[in-house]
Amino acid sequence: MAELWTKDKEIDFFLSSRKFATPEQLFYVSDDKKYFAYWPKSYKGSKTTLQSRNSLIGNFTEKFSVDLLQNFAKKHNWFAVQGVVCDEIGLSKQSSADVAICKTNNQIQKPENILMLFEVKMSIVWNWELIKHNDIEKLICLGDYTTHKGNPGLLRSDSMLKAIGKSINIRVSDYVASRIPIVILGNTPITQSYYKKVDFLFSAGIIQGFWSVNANPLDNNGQNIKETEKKGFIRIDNYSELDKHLENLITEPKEFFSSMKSKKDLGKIIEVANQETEIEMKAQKFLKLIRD
DNA sequence: ACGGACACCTGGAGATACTC
DNA sequence: GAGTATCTCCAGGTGTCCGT
Repeated sequence: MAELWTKDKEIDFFLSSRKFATPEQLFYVSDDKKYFAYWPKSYKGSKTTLQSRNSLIGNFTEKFSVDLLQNFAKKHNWFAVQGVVCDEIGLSKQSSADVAICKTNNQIQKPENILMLFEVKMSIVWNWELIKHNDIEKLICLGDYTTHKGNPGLLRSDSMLKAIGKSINIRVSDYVASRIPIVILGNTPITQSYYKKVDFLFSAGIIQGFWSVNANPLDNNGQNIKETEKKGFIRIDNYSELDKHLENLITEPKEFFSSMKSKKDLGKIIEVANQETEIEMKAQKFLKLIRD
């Protein structure tokens, strides 16, 4: 059974990355030669700026997300695929989908074989110190994200904006993308200033959810948001909860639509669409007219 | 204290230039 | 021509500064 994001995953990231990366590529080195994942809030010494870890953690969290979604995919005879390219819906080689659930196990995909898209925005959440003890390296957790200077994952406004921008880019690429759900996967809560926005994005159908797969982002039972009012953001606390939300996304095919029309024009469209006999044909006609 | 804007650097991919 | 070196562009996450 795949596991959600925990401290163990972060230990796993650092220890497995140590097989090919130096401590200096993974940690900040303090004045007194300690190795930190982030600068502790209390640290007053001179600081360096680490860049070499960025793409490593990006790749690790995307792989983690593939593993997390693979059970669900397999259950339906689908595949969780990393780095999916589909030019028709704005997923170029340069800006591929972090993870997608597809009918085939290929990175190059046709729109009709893509069932869901996931944008992964995850960070190292806790602070860690690397300690060498008799040639064995150990990681000591120094505290949660309130104790270090970093602002991980979806707590950063620009990370939120990047995720939103990428989703809009897909929505405006082609109508064939209209039926594909888009979910942002994170491992932190979001800030209060985005509560209303994620609910609006959710209600408007642009993004089908911001999901944090970190059940306990704060130590000592620290309070953090479980979900926003309309569930645009949800914290997922165990695998079955994740599975349930994934199933909900595919129970009935849905269509994204949007427009800017006068009430007069909209009324006419509804009137014409209503002349169809079957209920789904009415919808089909409505979508066609609104997109013309 | 916080959010937004911008800077930072690295590695990979693709394009272009150079060498034989 | 093929093979290799160099350049250009981009996204990854995180640090920092400024204005409120």
